[in-house]
Amino acid sequence: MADTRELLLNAACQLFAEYGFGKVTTRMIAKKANVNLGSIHYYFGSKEELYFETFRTAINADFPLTIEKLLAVDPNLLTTPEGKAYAIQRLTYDYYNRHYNIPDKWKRQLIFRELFNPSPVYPKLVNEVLKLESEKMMEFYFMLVPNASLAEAFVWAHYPDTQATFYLMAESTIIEYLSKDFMEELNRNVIKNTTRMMIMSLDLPVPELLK
Amino acid sequence: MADTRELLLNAACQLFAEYGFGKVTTRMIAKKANVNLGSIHYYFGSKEELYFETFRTAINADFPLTIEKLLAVDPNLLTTPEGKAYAIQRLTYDYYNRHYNIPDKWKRQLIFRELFNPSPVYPKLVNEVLKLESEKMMEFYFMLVPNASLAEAFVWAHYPDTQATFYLMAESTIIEYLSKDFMEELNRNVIKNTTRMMIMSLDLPVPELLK
DNA sequence: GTCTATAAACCGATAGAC
DNA sequence: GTCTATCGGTTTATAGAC
Repeated sequence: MADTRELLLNAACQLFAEYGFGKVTTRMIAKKANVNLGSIHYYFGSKEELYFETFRTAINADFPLTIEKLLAVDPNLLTTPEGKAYAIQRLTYDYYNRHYNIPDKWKRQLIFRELFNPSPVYPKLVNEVLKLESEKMMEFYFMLVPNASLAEAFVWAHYPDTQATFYLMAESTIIEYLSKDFMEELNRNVIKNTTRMMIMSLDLPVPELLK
Repeated sequence: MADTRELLLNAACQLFAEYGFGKVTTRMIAKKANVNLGSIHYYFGSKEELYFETFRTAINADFPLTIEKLLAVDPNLLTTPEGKAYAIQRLTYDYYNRHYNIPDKWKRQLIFRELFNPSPVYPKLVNEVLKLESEKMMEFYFMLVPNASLAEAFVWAHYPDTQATFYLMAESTIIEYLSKDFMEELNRNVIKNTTRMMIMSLDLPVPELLK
């Protein structure tokens, strides 16, 4: 088969995202991909290099929407309370649509797993992805609240992350102990609620659709 | 030594909370406890049974403050907006003081790790701890918003968990990439911010101390 | 109860036939 | 490129001396 490499990579992405690096064995990957165990080392050299490769795939997703892009379209966006609220809504929904509620959600699961259980890929992940996203969102907060403290900006900027982490990682549990339908209802609620709280905490007007 | 068992259990609690079941070896535990490797099987039978035992320790912590206890002291607490806000503040601060910011924080780390990476102890944990805490907090929400949806109550009730999870699990990273002082400032901010958002989302008056 | 030595299982990695 | 068989290492668990 020509795409053995691809089969292995797909299997690895799913397994690493679901169980983490330590709990996944090369034999599990080979079995799920329906290819021979030796192929892992033939194509990737080692289990660790295969893990690096799954990370490259997850990381190379498009960078989230930034406030700069919104300001390029409408430079006066942040001059009114309604505009500020709208900007928060756009950025937060983009974040969730990109990472949380789509077939690509394994990418964020992989990243969160790594955040909580660092492996050798960790510094790369922090420096090339997490730091940039974090700084962008904090910059935005400082546009809205110029004389805020760093800790205040950090907490606000990571608010979508805290919610997404919890519900992404606990998803299988919630589905098992409650139901899949309830999980989907939860997802819609989380996105709306997160956005509303981020807007309310700045004393900005909450758009009708978020009430 | 008479308390070999205790030494092993303490070492295991810390290690399992920090690295998770899979990454901790019996040799690490024995070394940290300064006892012989064989003692683990002498006292606990197996690595898995020792893990179960650490969970029993973590779970048997006092149950969080409930709204019933607050109402027992002041039955009229929820009749005014200020009283409602005060109740939220008390329950949230109790949650954080109990699980997040004290020497016992390994207990919650252990529980969150299990939530994200279920092992055979999982059903016991869910049924004996998480479900009860969750239901208690949701009941409280329904007292405040009688005709709310289940998903709405769930999201609100788990709001402190989402924040605590993220910052507990990412703590070592934040300390490494930023600083320990900043982490402590973050902790104070998270508690205050969480409480304020929970109050604001119900359109209740925010106490002066939380502004 | 404590310790050493070792069994039994599993893992990642590799050699070599095809 | 694919496959089998196996190496070398680590793990949990145990047997048996003290």
